[in-house]
Amino acid sequence: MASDDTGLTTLDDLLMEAGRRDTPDGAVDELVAVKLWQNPCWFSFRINFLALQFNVPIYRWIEVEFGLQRVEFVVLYSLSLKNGVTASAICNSSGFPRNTISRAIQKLIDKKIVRREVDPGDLRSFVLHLTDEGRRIVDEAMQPMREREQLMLKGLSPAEQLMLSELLAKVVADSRKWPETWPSNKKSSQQTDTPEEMEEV
Amino acid sequence: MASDDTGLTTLDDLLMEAGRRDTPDGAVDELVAVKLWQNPCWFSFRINFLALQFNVPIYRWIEVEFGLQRVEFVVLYSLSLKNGVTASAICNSSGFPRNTISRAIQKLIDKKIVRREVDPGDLRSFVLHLTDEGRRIVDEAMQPMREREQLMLKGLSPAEQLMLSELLAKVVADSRKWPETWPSNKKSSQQTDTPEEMEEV
DNA sequence: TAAGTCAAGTTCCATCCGGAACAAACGACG
DNA sequence: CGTCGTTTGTTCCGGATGGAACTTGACTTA
Repeated sequence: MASDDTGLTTLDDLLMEAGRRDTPDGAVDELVAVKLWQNPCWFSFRINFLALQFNVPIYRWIEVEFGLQRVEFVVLYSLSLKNGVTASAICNSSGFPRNTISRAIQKLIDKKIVRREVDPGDLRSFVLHLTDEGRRIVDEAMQPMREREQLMLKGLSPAEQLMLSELLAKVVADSRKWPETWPSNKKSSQQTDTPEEMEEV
Repeated sequence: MASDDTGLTTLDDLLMEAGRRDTPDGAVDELVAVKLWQNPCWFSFRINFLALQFNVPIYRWIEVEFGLQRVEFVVLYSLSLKNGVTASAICNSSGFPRNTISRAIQKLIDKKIVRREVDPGDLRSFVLHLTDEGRRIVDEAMQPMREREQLMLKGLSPAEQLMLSELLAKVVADSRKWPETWPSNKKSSQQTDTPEEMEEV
């Protein structure tokens, strides 16, 4: 199965079905199994699935425990890793749109979890800092987050975890090369037959 | 740096900083670099970052090209991999809540992209099928999706891609063991000092 | 220094989202 | 059979979300 009609197994098939043999039947939900091993977009499925398996329980807990929603905590967490960054830097590293981040920062300021100062070098932007309360929250949230990660990675040996970490880091480090719009190199005039590209002459 | 005060490098430090050496300075945004290499939750950051790098451009394009939003396309894509599944199966494999999936299915039916039949074996649930139009859309969307994936993985050799695929599959296949609420084993009565646990009686 | 362009943040508003309550059907059990 | 607990899918509704327009400041050029 999953070979082309030459009888040979292609690289794509190998990639898609990787790890299937080692997994006993019934170990995962049926549709999950299909999305895992018969899915041309194996990478995006696996990445998205794992992201959700982390995010959903963790952010639900953070909401209950600290009354912060996801975006707010992302801002907080970013600041805990690097103090004094600006809103736009947080946007670029998190993928949330500007206005969403802006609102989250407002709420965090109201709650006295972050502090904001005008950037002396650029009067448009603000430099953000954690308050003591903000630091306390991040510290308290860290352990459950780490535990969830470690639980998710428990099925891998330390050597495998190291390999996974390296491979993921390598992919992330390559991200500057990826265009932000897609498809990029399409002869797009062919597809978009609605000719509305007259943005002010 | 990033060793504990014994001077030894711990496994956690190794995991966190994996791949740092091979990456030239300035290859990534500054805050991204911190989140990559000085982040105790390295796994969730990398996973989430990569998921967004795939999702944002792809779903923006799908929205423009086919007028479908993300959840709708997730339903569509699930059906293209396995015909005749139910709404709840899609929920379980995608992580979206029931009502969100339900609405998406309604819209897809209105647009004549999926078809719905009562499951003869269970009168509560419905069996879903793609229409020809639905099949056409998925077929047309597949190539750009695959291209985006391949672009993202271009920095890895085929052998590395295979390794990554296997490791991710192994982690996903382990997901049944992870509790859906978190933290699970906490003596939670200690933390939640607000004693509002009197849900009826 | 004036005009033009670009970048940082904010605000508006139509839309989307998901928790909670709900109706209906299944299944188990006495 | 009736009854209770569970599962499937839908509806309601308050709050969240993100695209687009806007304000203000910085940078470029003449």
